[in-house]
Amino acid sequence: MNLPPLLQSFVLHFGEMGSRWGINRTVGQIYALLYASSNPLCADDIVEALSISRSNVSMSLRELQAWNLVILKHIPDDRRDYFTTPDDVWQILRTLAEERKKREVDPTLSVLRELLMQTPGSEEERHAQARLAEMQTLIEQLTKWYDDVKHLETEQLATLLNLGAKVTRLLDAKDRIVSLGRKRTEPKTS
Amino acid sequence: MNLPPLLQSFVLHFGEMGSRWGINRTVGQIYALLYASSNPLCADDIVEALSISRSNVSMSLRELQAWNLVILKHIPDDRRDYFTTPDDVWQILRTLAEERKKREVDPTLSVLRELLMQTPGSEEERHAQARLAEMQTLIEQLTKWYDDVKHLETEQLATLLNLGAKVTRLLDAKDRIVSLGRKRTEPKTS
DNA sequence: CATTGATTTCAGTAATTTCTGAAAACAATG
DNA sequence: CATTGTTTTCAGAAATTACTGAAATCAATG
Repeated sequence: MNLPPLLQSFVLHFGEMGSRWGINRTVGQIYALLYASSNPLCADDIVEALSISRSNVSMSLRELQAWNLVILKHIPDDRRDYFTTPDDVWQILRTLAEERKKREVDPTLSVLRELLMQTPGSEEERHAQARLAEMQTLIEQLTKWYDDVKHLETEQLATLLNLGAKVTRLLDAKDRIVSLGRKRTEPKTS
Repeated sequence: MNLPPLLQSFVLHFGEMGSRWGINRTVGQIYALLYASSNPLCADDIVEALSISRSNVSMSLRELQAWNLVILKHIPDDRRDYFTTPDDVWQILRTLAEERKKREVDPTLSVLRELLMQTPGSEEERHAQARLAEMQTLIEQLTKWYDDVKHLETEQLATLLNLGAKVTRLLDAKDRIVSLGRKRTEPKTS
């Protein structure tokens, strides 16, 4: 591997992190390299930069394409494929979220739905179903939120983030006012 | 493996999913089993239920404990350790988020910070740093939001989720009103 | 349609991760 | 402090995953 030290550290870190993220080392390294490079790279550039086999690069690029994480570019009078990542980090985040949901959440949700259709054959199964139902409800709430939020423009998304928990403080205030209004007729509930 | 069919399907699914989630099959299966069982299980119960070696169970339980995903219980007049998962799925979600952040985000953030302290030695490095800075900014925004939101009570969290993108629609309305107020003096910007 | 340059596939190998059984460590009890 | 029941450790075996090099495929060009 023959890269400027800073880039090398970054690439190596992404490689190590790869396993924790469910992608393999090479895929992580290639992604990091493409992300931080100022211009698109072709497969041979990557072979050289990371000292790995041509076929490994081919496989890993295919994997990255399956994740929609790289963009294919062409350079005039050059038949080779060149690759980059999107410029906009927010767009990258969106893609990542979408793909992880597809791979890591959706299959579970569909298994849960299927298992909850079945008629429990014992007390043990009845309890298990109740637990699965709790899990299903949670996941559905989360994905509903996600579906709602994913269409937002970057700027709005940033606003939402900055707002954070403040939103609920606002709602709390509203609730207090409402319950204050009720107090006259309905005394303390709990 | 000798479990009621429903439970078995669930356990097997979590096992398969495990690899995508960066945990291994056995750990996933044990977690699923504990999650869906109506009472705490001891190591030998798990050995029997999943037909795996005692030592594998020991290692995997240790892993789950490191993730704070299981609760240790004791049963009167029984020296063995029994395990369950927390009842509250929201609490489980919180733990999961916290642990994943610790393992998957924080290390990257600290590498980014370190690399951004360095003085770039070339144009290539300068560009790389600019990219890393973009990534850092994004991650910091996300973790800031997370730190803000993680303290919320379950009910408030649910409210926040249900609100979803509506929050920004509210803010948009406000913006429109504000810009309407400005229109008289400042004509179209773009 | 042969040539050249590029990419992909795939069988075999290497590396890594997971799992096991045997032994060690631990802890409660008489 | 020996006994019994329990958990942990760890070296090696098994399984899985990643990587390579050689051959096959593909696609543009004269």
